[in-house]
Amino acid sequence: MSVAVAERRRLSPEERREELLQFGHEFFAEHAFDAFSMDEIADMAGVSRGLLYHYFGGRRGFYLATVAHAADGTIAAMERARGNGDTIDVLAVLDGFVGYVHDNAGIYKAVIHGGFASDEVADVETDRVRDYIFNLALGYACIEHPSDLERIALRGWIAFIEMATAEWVDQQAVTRTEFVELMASNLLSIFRQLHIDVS
Amino acid sequence: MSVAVAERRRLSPEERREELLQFGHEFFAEHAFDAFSMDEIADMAGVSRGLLYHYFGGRRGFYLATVAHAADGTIAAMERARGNGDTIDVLAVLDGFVGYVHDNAGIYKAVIHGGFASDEVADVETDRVRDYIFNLALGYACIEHPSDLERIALRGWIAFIEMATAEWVDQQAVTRTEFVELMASNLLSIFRQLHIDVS
DNA sequence: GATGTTATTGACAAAATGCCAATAAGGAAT
DNA sequence: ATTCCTTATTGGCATTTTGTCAATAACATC
Repeated sequence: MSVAVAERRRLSPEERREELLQFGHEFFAEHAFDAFSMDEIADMAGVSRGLLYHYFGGRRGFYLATVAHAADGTIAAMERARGNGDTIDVLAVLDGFVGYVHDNAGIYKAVIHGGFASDEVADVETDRVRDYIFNLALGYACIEHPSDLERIALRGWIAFIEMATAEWVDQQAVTRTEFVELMASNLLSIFRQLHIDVS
Repeated sequence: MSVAVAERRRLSPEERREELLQFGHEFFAEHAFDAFSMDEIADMAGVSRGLLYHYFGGRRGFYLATVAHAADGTIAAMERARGNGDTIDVLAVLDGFVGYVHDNAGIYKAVIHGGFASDEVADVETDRVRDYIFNLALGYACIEHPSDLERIALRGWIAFIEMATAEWVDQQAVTRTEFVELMASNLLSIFRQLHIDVS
C-alpha cells in the first residue's frame, strides 16, 4: 500500500497565487481563522508550508489576501450588473450583489459580512465593498457631498442589505425579486426621511 | 535598580475571573485577536500564562469569554433603559443601546459589531444581543409570529442600527437625540412598508 | 539533451502552546 | 500568634507551531 504523494508542480507565480487564493476562498469559508496549523493548511492546499509563507507571509497574510480577493469578487459582480450606461439601476446592482452572496455564501459570511475582530487591514477591504455601494447610492440620488446624517443613514442602509442578504441566502423564503425590492424601497424610505428627491 | 515584581495574589475564582474579563475587555478593544502571544497577554494582565489557561483554556476561550461579557453588558444597558413598565419605549431602549456603545466603543466595535470570522460560538453571543433587540421590536409592533419577510427586514434594521451607531459614536456629528430618532423612524418606515400597524 | 532560471521544498532554530506537579497565599481552627 | 489545610497560582517541561533559507528540481529555452 502506497500513500499517494502529489509530485512537485512548478507554476508561474500568477497561476500559483490564483490557485492558492481559490483554495483560501474555500478554506476560510468553512474553517475558523486559527482552527488549523499552517502545516495542515498547506497539506490541504497541496503545497509545502514554505510556499504559503513565500506567497503570503503567514496565516494572517493568507487570510487578508483571501479577504481582498472576495472583496474584489463582490465589487466585480456589482460592476457587471451595473453595466456601462450612465443611469444607475439600483435594482439591477442590488441583484448583482445578491447573486454574488448567493454563489459565495460561505466566504461572504465569514469574511465580508462577519469580518475579523479589530484588524485594520481587513477592515480596509470590507470597507472597499461598502464604499462602492455608498458611492453608487450617492450617484443614484445625485448627491455630491453627503451631510453627516446622510452618511450615517447610508452606511446604516448598507449594513441593512448585508445582513438581510446573508439572512435571505440562508432560507430564500421569499422570491429574489421581492427581496431585492424590499432593500430598494428601504433605500427610498431613507431618502424620503432625509428629504432627498430622487425623481 | 530593581524591577518591580508584582507579588502573587490569591483571589477567589469569581474575583479573579471578573478581573481578567475586565482586562480582556480593554485588551481586545485595542489589539487584534492574535497580535500577542499568550505569554505577553498574561504579562499585561499581571498573571502567569498558566492562570489564563486555567480560567479560559487558551486564547480563543479567553476571547470568547470576553465576547460573552460584552454581550451581557450590551443587553443589560438596554434592559436598564427599558425599565419595568409593560409598554415599550423604543426611543429609550435605543438610547440605552447607544449609551453602551458610546461608553464601550472599543470592545463593541471589535467584538459585537466586528465579530470574529466564522466562529460559531462567538456568533451565538453576538446573536444574543440581536435577538434581544429583535424580540423588543416584535413586542413593540405586537407581532407574535413574524413572517419570513418581517424577519429579514427586522434583522436588516438591527444591522442598520449597529452600523449607524458605530458610525455615530466615531464622530457624533449630529445630536444623540436626532440620531436616535433617525433609527426609530427607520423602524417605523419598515413597519409601514410591511403594512404593520403600530398605532 | 544540456543548461539556466527560479519556483518549490525540507529541515533547522526559535518561539509559542498546553499541561501538570510543585508552590504558597490566605482563611480557619487552635 | 501560630499552625494547618485548602486550593489558587505559578514555573518549567515536552510538544507543537512558526518563520527562514540554503538546497533542490521543474520547466522553458537553446
